[in-house]
Amino acid sequence: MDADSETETKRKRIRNPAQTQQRIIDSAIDEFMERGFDGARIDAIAEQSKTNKSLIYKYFNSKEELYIASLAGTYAQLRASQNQIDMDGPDPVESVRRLVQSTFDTFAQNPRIVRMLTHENVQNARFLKQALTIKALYTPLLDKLDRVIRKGQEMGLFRQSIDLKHLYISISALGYFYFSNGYTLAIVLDEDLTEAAAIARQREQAVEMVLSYLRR
Amino acid sequence: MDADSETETKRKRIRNPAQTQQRIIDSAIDEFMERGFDGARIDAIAEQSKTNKSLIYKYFNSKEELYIASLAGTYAQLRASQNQIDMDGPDPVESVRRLVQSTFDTFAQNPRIVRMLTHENVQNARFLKQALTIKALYTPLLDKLDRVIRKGQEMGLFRQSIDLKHLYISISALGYFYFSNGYTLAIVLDEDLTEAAAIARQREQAVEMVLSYLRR
Amino acid sequence: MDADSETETKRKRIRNPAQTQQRIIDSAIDEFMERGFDGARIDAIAEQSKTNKSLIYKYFNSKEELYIASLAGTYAQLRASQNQIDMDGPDPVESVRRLVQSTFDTFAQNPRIVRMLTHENVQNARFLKQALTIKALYTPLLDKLDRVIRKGQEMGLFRQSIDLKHLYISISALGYFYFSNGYTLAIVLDEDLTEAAAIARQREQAVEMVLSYLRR
Amino acid sequence: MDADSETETKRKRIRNPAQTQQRIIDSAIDEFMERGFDGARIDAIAEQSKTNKSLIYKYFNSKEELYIASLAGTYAQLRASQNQIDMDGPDPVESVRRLVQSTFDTFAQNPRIVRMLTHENVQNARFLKQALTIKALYTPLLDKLDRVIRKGQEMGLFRQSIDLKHLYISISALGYFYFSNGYTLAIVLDEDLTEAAAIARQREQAVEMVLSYLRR
DNA sequence: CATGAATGAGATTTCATTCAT
DNA sequence: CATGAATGAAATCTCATTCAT
Repeated sequence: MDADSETETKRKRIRNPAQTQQRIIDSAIDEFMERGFDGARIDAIAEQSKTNKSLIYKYFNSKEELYIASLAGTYAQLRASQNQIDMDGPDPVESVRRLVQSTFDTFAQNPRIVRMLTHENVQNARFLKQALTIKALYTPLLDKLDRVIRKGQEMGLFRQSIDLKHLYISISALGYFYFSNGYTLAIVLDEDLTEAAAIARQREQAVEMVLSYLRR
Repeated sequence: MDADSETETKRKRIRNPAQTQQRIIDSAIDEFMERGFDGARIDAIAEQSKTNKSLIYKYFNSKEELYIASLAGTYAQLRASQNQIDMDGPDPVESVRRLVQSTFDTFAQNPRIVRMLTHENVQNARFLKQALTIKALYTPLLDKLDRVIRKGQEMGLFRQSIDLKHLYISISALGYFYFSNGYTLAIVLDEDLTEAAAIARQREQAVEMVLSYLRR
Repeated sequence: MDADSETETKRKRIRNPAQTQQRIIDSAIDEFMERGFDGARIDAIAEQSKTNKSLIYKYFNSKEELYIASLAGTYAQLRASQNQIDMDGPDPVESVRRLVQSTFDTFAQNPRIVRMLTHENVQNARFLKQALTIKALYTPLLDKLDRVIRKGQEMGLFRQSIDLKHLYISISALGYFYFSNGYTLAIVLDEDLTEAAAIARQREQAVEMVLSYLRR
Repeated sequence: MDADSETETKRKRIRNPAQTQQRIIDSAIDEFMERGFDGARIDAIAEQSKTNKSLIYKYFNSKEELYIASLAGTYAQLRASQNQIDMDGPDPVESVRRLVQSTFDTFAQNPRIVRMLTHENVQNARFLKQALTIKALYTPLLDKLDRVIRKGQEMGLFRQSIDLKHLYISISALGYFYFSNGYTLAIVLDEDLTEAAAIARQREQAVEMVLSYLRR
């Protein structure tokens, strides 16, 4: 890279508030995800985002608000990921398979989401409580699940008396836990769980578990 | 009050190092569980344990060592809980049912364990790595699981090709996640997940899911 | 809205440096009066004056210079107020009465002056020292006082051996203190000192006190 | 001073919480008096009191509470000073003379009091409002004044219709203002007001002014 | 054994001031 | 002429850790 283009790069990065704010948010998500609210350092966020503490405070007022903004950003990613799941095919079994796989993949591919949610839960949703507008997030998935289960039941493929919410929880659990607790699991099981093959195995098992449970 | 009786009053409350240390550990677990390593305050632990900071440092040298001791304490509880699981009955199906229920109950009844493990994982097992002696903990359960699955397979009750470690993960997931992520789940699902009935539903679903997966 | 009309809208509000500077000074006096030099915020002045910090710095260079300009503005108001006092009537008693009343009224009607002077004094005239040109301000009043006292003495109405400067101080004190220390006085005396009647009483007492002192 | 006594001095200063707190308060009064709440620096207080910031916060929680404690300390000095005034002699004129002198002397000898009160007033009693228990302070003086004026009136020495509270204000004004506004007065009058002779002149004038006002 | 006092390093937050357009 | 973005120095406040008794 020559001097000119470097200068230009800098010029582009500078004096663009929207972009600057985004850079801050991105760095903040990284830092909060990695260390949690208490462990995160504003200094580190300033440095990583190539800004400075004052600017962060100008835009976000406090560490807490910055955290909440980061959380919201994380949820936006989650929602985007879930909205892509297509379950309107003719075969309910196939649709559920896809749903379980997609849910699993979401957690597999977005460690930020897993970690931020974990931090939030382990702190008793200290901040989520304040930002309840985020609430409507998961539900699209729940609705999709509702439709496909009903369809499967009508077609005589799935068992009756399925508790939708608990099913939703279990589907999430089978993916989320694998990634959220990977460290202790790896130690206890003495196995590298980050290998593609291991991940694929867990994914397939989750699918089969859910489907064999549903099938009548 | 004269000097003597004052001394005696004091003597009653103190001068029992083992007990004092236990009080410190207990308070520390509470504090670390609630706020994580970074959020925990030595001051709070000193106050809750009715001791003082200097004493804590005398016994545990640093916040880090105190945390590790707390973690070990937590694991001791987990191990005790898991050792109670009796799976040596004649019926593999019944045994697996018990195993899943017991695992679930362990998490249901020991929020400290769930939270400490969560903290540890979300911090990349920062401290567990240092205390690898804790490692052997989970395995008894894994061995038990191994035996019962083999038996079920020999009896033609369970499917072939079961990945034991992943099965173990899934069984844990179905219980752990329900409690570790209760806060966000409750918000997203708009449902009180702490009610006994809801807990029982999740427990039963977990059992059925595992069993229907295993059955050939 | 097209580009032209937007430009015009803007043009209406801005592009008048003198007026803009005055707006800044006015806001600055308000802010400094209310919070003192250290407590005042450039941000607040920018906002209240509907300008921005850069502009303030362009016109005034530093917080300090802006403060000094504000102080000068305040003194201008004080001088204007004192210049109106007419004491050239034939009756010295009546003239003194007027002088005391006018001095009192100046403080009553210009809380900004009282507060700015107070701030300045409580800071050891930190800024006034740098702006000594303001010095000549008070003296007209002192000269007026000199003339009328002399006249009263010549007419045998006033006592001999009057220290002019101390008389001036006392006349000022009887008015100034009432307003400068109104808050603690109100608390200590448990009385609302801002009522018109209370102010009138203090004013009359001041007049009588000075006159009875002067009378031989 | 030899090495030994120095060591001893240090030892005395250390590990004595009450004394340490007093040292902090003393330094705080100095700093707040000199620079006001906003201008004062905790660092400076820590340094002057030979302690450190953490300790200050341990004892006083916040800059604000430290300020309030300092204010209370100042008022304690004021009260002590006023309580010494003896006005129960037989001659009301002499008693009033003493009262005016004592009031004047209090301000002359306690610049801390004058400055702290001034700071407080110029900030709209921002902190005094929170610490209203300090209220009862001035009143002893007011009661004393009440008694002696009544006596003078009964003896036919003083005029009727005296507003006690306003008289109290004026007496205070004649002393307080001289010291609170010394800086600007000195500049305007071009006179050194800190000389003993000047102070004495102002004091005598105050006495005479009050007495000539009171005399019928 | 036990305790309260003291400390220094570092965290969050604020604010006057400058830069770029 | 006017503006919003950006910055660095310094302020308040916190907290793990050590000292003295």
